[in-house]
Amino acid sequence: MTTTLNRELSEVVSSNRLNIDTIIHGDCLTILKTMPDTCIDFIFTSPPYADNRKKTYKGIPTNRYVEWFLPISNELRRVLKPEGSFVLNIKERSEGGERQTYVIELILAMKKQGWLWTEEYIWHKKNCYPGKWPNRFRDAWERCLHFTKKKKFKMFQDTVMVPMGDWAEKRLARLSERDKIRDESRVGSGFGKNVSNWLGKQYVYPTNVLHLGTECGNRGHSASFPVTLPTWFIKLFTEEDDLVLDPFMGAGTTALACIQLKRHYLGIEMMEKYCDLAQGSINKWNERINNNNNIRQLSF
Amino acid sequence: MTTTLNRELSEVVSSNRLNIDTIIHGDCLTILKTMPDTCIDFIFTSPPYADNRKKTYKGIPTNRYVEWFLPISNELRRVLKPEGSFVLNIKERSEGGERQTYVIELILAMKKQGWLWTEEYIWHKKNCYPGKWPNRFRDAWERCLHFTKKKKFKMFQDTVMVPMGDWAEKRLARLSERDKIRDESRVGSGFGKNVSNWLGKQYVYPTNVLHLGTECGNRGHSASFPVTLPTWFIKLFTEEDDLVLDPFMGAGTTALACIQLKRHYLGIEMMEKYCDLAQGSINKWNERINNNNNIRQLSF
DNA sequence: GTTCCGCATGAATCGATAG
DNA sequence: ACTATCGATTCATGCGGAA
Repeated sequence: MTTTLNRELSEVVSSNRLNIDTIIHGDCLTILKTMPDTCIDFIFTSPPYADNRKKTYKGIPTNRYVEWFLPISNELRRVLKPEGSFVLNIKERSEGGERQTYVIELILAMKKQGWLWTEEYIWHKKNCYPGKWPNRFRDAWERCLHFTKKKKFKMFQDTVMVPMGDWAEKRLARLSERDKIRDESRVGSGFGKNVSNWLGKQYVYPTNVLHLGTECGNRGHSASFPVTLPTWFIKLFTEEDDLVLDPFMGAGTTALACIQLKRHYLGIEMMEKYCDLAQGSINKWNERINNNNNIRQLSF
Repeated sequence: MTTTLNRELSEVVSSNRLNIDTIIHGDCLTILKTMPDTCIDFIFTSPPYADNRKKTYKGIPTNRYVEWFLPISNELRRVLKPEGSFVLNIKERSEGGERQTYVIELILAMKKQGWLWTEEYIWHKKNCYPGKWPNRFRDAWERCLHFTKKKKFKMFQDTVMVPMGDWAEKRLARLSERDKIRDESRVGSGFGKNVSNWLGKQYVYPTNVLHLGTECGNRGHSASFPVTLPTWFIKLFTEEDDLVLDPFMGAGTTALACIQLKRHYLGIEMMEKYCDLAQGSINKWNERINNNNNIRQLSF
């Protein structure tokens, strides 16, 4: 491991009150209750969505979702450091032709619980499923609800800056339909010149709308979100060696993001199948890193 | 006028119970109460957002917003036809470091009132207000809440289809930061080729995320949303000659969209200043249309 | 007739200052 | 202590004037 333990974290770990860089198999609420107060720097998770279909292995019924989640969010608030953040990736499905309301009810309930609802980021899924229904289009976005314990919290905005203006989009915006056609015939000259002007421009701060594709590579598992999603928030809300918690770890995507960013992780997952899957991904990644290191050593 | 009156609408209008293709100066709730039942095909509006700052000429305080809006939405439901839709464009500001909750409270309250919350579209504002703060990024999106009276409602999805794959976005999504820089050196070849691919592409259904810039700048008036926003929804939820209502007409953007799409409109606006502004825009547009017709007649 | 550059203008938000 | 006001910050866009 290239990550290190800061003194604070080191004490908690050595006293055996906290596992880190592992995936714990078990019930989220039970495990959370064994953890010490204010030891987590950042929480990112995508909990199971509400689902009334009985067949689903562990769908929580819509009308009981809030009461199911509140004890968990209460524990999350307890284990989170005062300056920490909690990002909840969630999106209500539609049922009987209407959007379900349990997510917005949850926001109100968590505020009563003491959380601050600081912001709602939009994850725009660029390459989402095609599909069409008589009363709606494809659902191409999910909520990333940002909760904190205090008004002031850790945030490192410089780490997620983006190139100024979306150069291709910007160019397109100015071109009329006719101009687009005209430009086709004189590629190479005028067009290229302009593109070079846009590059090398400053970086600017992003907005609260994230444009990320869904992960298309189905390597035997289906992660509910791409690794770039937790990556963005982890860069934004933590520093190296910080400890990130995902209480519904699933396929281990949050853990992978942590490893890549040199953050410590702690995952909780109830299904053993997913624990194994996540650990497999992690091992695979670590192997690749080691191989790369070896190659680098050989080539010098 | 190129629009016509269908029999149903014609009866209501001739009996003097309903004005159409006008902007009525007055209080929204008062005017609504004079209108007959089920005469409107579609409602699009962007009401004044909640604002606790006293100086603002008529901001509705956050904690009283829901009770202020409910009587209005009740009338809106009454005047809307059974198969009609209501799209509410709104976004809560942040206050005291948190997002306000009155919008999500309004959704829950309107459901109790009998509305169906069918969908939440996202308007992604490409050019959002600038600024930098320690705890958040620029707010680049607004809600377009879709309410209906019944599960089945009028929707014409084919009218808003878009060219398959925005090639620029798609391309950007795939490019890593390094690839973007590399692309600089091979502009001219691949770039123009893609432009030509755009043409003749198949059309596909859009998603529930709309990418539109705000119309800012020196046009003499400032509309809070671009004409393309109501245009999109009017095409989606109405046919020609249908009647569209905007109970908070403002600068008249919804009316302009209607005229361009050959729909009838009915606007309500409390501030005389805005009534004049809206009527001015409408007259200007109609003049331009007439001029164009003249030119066309001359050139043939 | 083009293209380029400068500039005003936003449904913003926070922190400091003043009452 | 609590509330109202003001200045600083920031960036995509469209317009007008200049080359």
